[in-house]
Amino acid sequence: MAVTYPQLSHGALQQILADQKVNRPILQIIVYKQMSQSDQLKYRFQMSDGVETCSNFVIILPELIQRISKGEFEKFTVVELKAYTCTVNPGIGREIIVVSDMSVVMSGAKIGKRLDKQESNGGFLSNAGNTSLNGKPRAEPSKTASPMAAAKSGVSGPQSVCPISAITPYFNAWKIRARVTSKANKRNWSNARGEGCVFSFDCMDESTEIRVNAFTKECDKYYDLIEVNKVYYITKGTVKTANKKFSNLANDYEITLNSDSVVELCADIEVSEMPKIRYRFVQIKDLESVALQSVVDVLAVVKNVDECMSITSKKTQKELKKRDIALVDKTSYEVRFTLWNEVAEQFDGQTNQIIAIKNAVVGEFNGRTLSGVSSTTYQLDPDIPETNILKEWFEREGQTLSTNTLSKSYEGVRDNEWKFLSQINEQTVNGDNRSYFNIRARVVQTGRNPIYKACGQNGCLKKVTDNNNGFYHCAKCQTDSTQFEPRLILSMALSDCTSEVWITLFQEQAEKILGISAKELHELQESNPPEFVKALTASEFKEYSFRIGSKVEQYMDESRIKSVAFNYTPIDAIKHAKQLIKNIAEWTD
DNA sequence: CCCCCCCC
Repeated sequence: MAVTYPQLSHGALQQILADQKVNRPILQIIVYKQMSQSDQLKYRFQMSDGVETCSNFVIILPELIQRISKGEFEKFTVVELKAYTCTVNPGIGREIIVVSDMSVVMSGAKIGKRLDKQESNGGFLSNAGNTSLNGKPRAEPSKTASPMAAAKSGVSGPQSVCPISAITPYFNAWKIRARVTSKANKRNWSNARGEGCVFSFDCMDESTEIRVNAFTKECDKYYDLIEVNKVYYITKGTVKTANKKFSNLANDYEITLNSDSVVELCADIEVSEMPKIRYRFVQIKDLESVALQSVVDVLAVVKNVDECMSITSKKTQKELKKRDIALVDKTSYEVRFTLWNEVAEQFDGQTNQIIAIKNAVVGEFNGRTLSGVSSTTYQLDPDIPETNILKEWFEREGQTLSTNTLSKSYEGVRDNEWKFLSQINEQTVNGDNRSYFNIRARVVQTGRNPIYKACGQNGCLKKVTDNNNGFYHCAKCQTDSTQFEPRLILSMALSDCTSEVWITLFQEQAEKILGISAKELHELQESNPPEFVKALTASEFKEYSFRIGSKVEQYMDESRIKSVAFNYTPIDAIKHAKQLIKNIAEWTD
């Protein structure tokens, strides 16, 4: 039986070399070879469009190089060029075509020969998308001129725009047009070499992505100009080998801006025309085996979103905000992802949403954890095919599967452990240690005097004493003021089928469970005592799930839990029941 | 030329 050969895009090479963009041309690989004059691995390909050949196709992208070494693009393979850029390399004075994405239409082994004009024009109907009705190649010059053509016509300056993937330390005359995908905060540094400030940003175009660093002078010059999502032309800079320890970008190089650099906002292109963020996902299960402090991308279901909490850094005594998020993916492995400060406060993801995280750092604390850093970005329900696949998996089976968590909390207690109240009473109380677990219980009693008067100055919040002369004294600030801030320390007795435990809720949690602000509650106490009692007891005899992350203390022969975060979200009833059954099994063993 | 990224 005769083989029906794929149809090549006749004439495409001529158009490409004339700077006319051809959409996804179909070409045949005639021969390729490794180029070894630099320390960067490159391949040069000779391609045919059935009419003529061109030997100036260059492959630099590591992903494609890996596929070459796997034998995907052997001699005579017909490929579709999905992304490429034609640029003039001043070094060799002729056009080179940098290929950043291509896929196989038919393998070289199956074709086994160079296709001539007739053979490659035979109405290859099984690939209808590439065949127009009159049998001519679908590929045609696109309506938008290429960046290069635009450059030549003076729209974006005198110099050609080249793909980021063409940037190497051996090619100085580059000009790129890239969209900024993340921007790190400005930071000061000082060491033996001197001192200064630095910031960096990550950007990308159709070909790949790259990190750009700006030190001291350039830091001050460009810090305000650079904004996430905007598109910039960048010309000149020092190209250095990227330290993979600090980024997960698909580039072996990074740019350091210098005094010759020119960075200009590109106003003549819609951001929507620029490529979206590309991820290189690692499965959660595999985080166990990646090096600590490495930078990874993860796609996962948001399984739980903790409250944003305030903590004090022991090192710097600085107050930090953090928020933990539990992530699970198709491996049924779970990992904790910690966001910091503004990002923690602003996180608005919901349980069961899909999250794509780029550039998270792998840490270790009783297992593996993920942490956000300044170049970390995330997208909720990202517009990529994997989102739906993961969502369907989670809805079909993922949500009912028990997970293996990589992030055990303190004392080796699983973050997602559920406890009966009697187990809390049995728990050994040990110093400063915090415990992490979940309980489900009914509020059976509310402490009747939850409001205290706090010093409202400079965020002090210490309890003030009433001088009984219209002034309140703060021992810490050494001041007397007519003003105070009402705040809450709310005690509640919780009950489940095994025991009863007292819990203390501070300000935010107390406001949340009562559904009223401390200030409003105080006003009610002053103006309408019956309504005050009603508001105070609003949560009595209702059932809640509490996520405990606190000390458990002994108090008058009872256990008392202090400072908890708690969930309003319905708990996972199946998981809860399973855990309780497990607990019972352990007891009866 | 930075490379810290925090807490239990």
